[in-house]
Amino acid sequence: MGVAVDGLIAALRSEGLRITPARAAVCEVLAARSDEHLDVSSVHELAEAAAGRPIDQSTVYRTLETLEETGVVGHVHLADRRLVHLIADEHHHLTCDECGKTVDIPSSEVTSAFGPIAARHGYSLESVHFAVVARCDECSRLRAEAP
Amino acid sequence: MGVAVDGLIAALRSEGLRITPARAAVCEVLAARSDEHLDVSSVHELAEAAAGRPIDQSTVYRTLETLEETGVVGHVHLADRRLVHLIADEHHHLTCDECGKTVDIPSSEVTSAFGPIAARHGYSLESVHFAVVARCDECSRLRAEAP
DNA sequence: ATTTCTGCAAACGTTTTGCATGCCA
DNA sequence: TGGCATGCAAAACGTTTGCAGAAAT
Repeated sequence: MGVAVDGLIAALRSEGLRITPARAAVCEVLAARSDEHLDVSSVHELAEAAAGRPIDQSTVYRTLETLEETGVVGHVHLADRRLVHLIADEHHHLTCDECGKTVDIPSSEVTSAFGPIAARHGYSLESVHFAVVARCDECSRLRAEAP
Repeated sequence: MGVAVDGLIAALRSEGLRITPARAAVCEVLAARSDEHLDVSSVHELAEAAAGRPIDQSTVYRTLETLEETGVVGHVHLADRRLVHLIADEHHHLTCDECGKTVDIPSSEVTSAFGPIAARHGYSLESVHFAVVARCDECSRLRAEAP
C-alpha cells in the first residue's frame, strides 16, 4: 500500500481519459503493490486476477503507457534487462548486474551525493527513471573466489 | 584510439580462443571506437565494413559475448533500452532517459560520491556495468515548458 | 586432424500495430 | 451519440539457438 487507487483513477480522469475495467484493474494492482517492482507480465497476470476476467496484453501495455504519460507511473530498466513498472514515488534503485537483486534507496541520499555531479555535467536527477546498476556484495564475493 | 587492437586479440589468444576474421574485425571496431558507445547493430555494420565482407549478426553477438567473458568488453543498458557495447575502461555513464544523450563521467567522481551509499546498502561499484539514468538539461527544459 | 567458429535459418520473448467492435462519458 | 478503448491477430524487434559446413590451431 502507500498509494491509493483513487489517486491513479483521479489522474486519468483529470486528463479526460476514461475509466474502464481494464484500467481500473491495472491501477488497483499498481497501488496495491506499490512497494514491489513488477514487470509487465506480472502486472498483466495480477490485473486479470483483480478484474476476474482476461485482459489483453496490448491493453496492459497501452494502459501503462497512458499512466506514464499522466506522470503517475514510471519505469526503470534493471540490470537483467527486464522493465519494471511502478508507481512514481520517491525512491531510486540500486540493482545488481549479476543476480538482479534490487534495493530501494531514498531519494535524499542519491540527490545529495550525486546531484552536484550530474548538475556539473548538465543532467538533473528529477526523473523517476533513475537507476544505478552496480554489483551486490554476494556476487562480488563469488566473482572474487571463482577464477 | 585509446585501446589497442592487440590487447583484445591477445586477450582472446590467452584464453586459447581462435582469431578469426570476424573476431578480428569486431576487435578492430571496438578498439577504434573505444570512445563511443556502440550498439550491436553499429558494431555489426562497422565490423562488416572493416572486414570488407558480410558477417552474420549471430557471429557478432557471440563474439561480443566471448569478449565479455574474457573481461575486456562490457555493456550497459541505457535509457532508450538499447544495449551499448564498449571496451571495459574506467569511466561511467550518465544518460538521459528522454533523448538518450550520454556523457562519460570519470570513475573517481562516481566512486567518491556514490561508493559510500552503495556500500551502506551492500553493493559495490566495481562493475563496469555501472550506469546512471537521469535527465539532461535540455529535456528538463522542454518538459517544463510543455504542458 | 581436431576442435572451434561461422553462416544460415528458424525460434524465441517482448513490445508494437492496424483494424473492427464495444463501451464509457 | 461520438469518440475513445478494447480485443484480436499479426508484425516488428532484438536476441538466441541448432545444425552442418568451413576454418584456425
